[in-house]
Formats: sequence, structure tokens, C-alpha cells
Amino acid sequence: MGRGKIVIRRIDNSTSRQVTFSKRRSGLFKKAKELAILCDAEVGLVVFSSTGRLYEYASSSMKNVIDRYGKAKEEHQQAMMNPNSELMVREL
Amino acid sequence: MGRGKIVIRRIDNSTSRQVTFSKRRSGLFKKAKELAILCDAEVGLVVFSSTGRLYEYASSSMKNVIDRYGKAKEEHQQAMMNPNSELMVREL
DNA sequence: CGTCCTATATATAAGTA
DNA sequence: TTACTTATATATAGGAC
Repeated sequence: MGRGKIVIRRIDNSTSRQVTFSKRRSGLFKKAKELAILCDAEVGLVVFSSTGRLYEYASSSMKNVIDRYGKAKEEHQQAMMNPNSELMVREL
Repeated sequence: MGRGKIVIRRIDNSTSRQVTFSKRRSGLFKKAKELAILCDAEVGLVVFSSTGRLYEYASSSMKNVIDRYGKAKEEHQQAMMNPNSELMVREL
């Protein structure tokens, strides 16, 4: 989405990688927020820059998202154990 | 980005909320992946639809992202304790 | 439900200051 | 760097299958 088309591969030049990171990061967070609001979804987003800096967003709270994620995963495991599980079928 | 401009607020109609969710979710995940590759960032994204379904992406693994997140938060707490911390200054 | 089809709205790659 | 500018690439709203 710019003057030129780009290929999705690691940007070698450190400066332009930083610039692109900054631009795309804000775009990504904006879209995450819009999805949460428009569609009443719970969203958790964590990004570490290549320099190690942390950026985060959670529509509720990150703790909530991580806890819920853990629970969903547990249930998924339970479902995987049971060959007749409807959950398993739907989730694959 | 469509035939009409929309306001960012919860979509009332359940059907179109689902449709929008599906479209925007795929767009969001695509951008998350692009950011990770282009900028060599570590990204973790978790989304629960309003019907409770889980969608996730992690450039490494979700466990890795959550663990790293926890560590970063701990360090941040440490920094917050120290009024002279450079970390605190940078992170606000 | 997904998938395809466009007209538009947005995001953003390169520049420029 | 740290913003702006703007031409283009992409995303997606609304509609049709």
C-alpha cells in the first residue's frame, strides 16, 4: 500500500525496518481495536519489536485474554481426547 | 474500505456482524503475520468471536509469547519501583 | 455459510522537508 | 530522527451467487 509494491520478507535495512514497524504496528493495533468494537470480539495482541520493546492491546485485559485462552486450550485438549466430541470436529 | 464508510461501533445485525468479523479477522491475521516477517518482530494474537470461538496466531509459539510477555511485565514492575529507571521513562 | 465481484475507503512505501 | 505528503497498493462494505 504505497508507492511501490513490496515482497513480504524481512527488511534488511535497519532504518527502514524500524520505520515500517512503526507504521504497520499502529495500523495493526488500530485494526485490532476496530475488530473488537465492530464485532464484539475479545482481542489480545502482543508485539515485541526486533529491539525487544513490548507493545500490547487487550480489549478487556491481557490477564483476562490469557486466562480465557488457557481455558479454551484446556477444553480443546479435553475434546481431543474424546473421538466423538463435536468440539473437535468443529475446531478442525 | 468498502462501498460505504462505516462508523466504528458494535454492529447490531448479527448476520452482518458475523460477516464483518470473518472478513476483518482474516485481514488482521494477515497483517500480523506480515509485521512479524517484515520487521522481525515477535507477535501473538488471540481473538475470541462473540460466539466464543478462538482464533490465534503466534510468530513463534503462543507459549513463548505469553512467557516473554510475563517476563517483560515483571521487568517493567521492577523498573516502576525505581524512580530513576530509564526503562520507566522510555516506556511511558 | 463461504466465495467472488467491484467501488470506495484506508493503509502505507517512498519521497520530501 | 520525526513529521508530513501523496501516489499506489490493499482491505473491505455491500451485493450477488
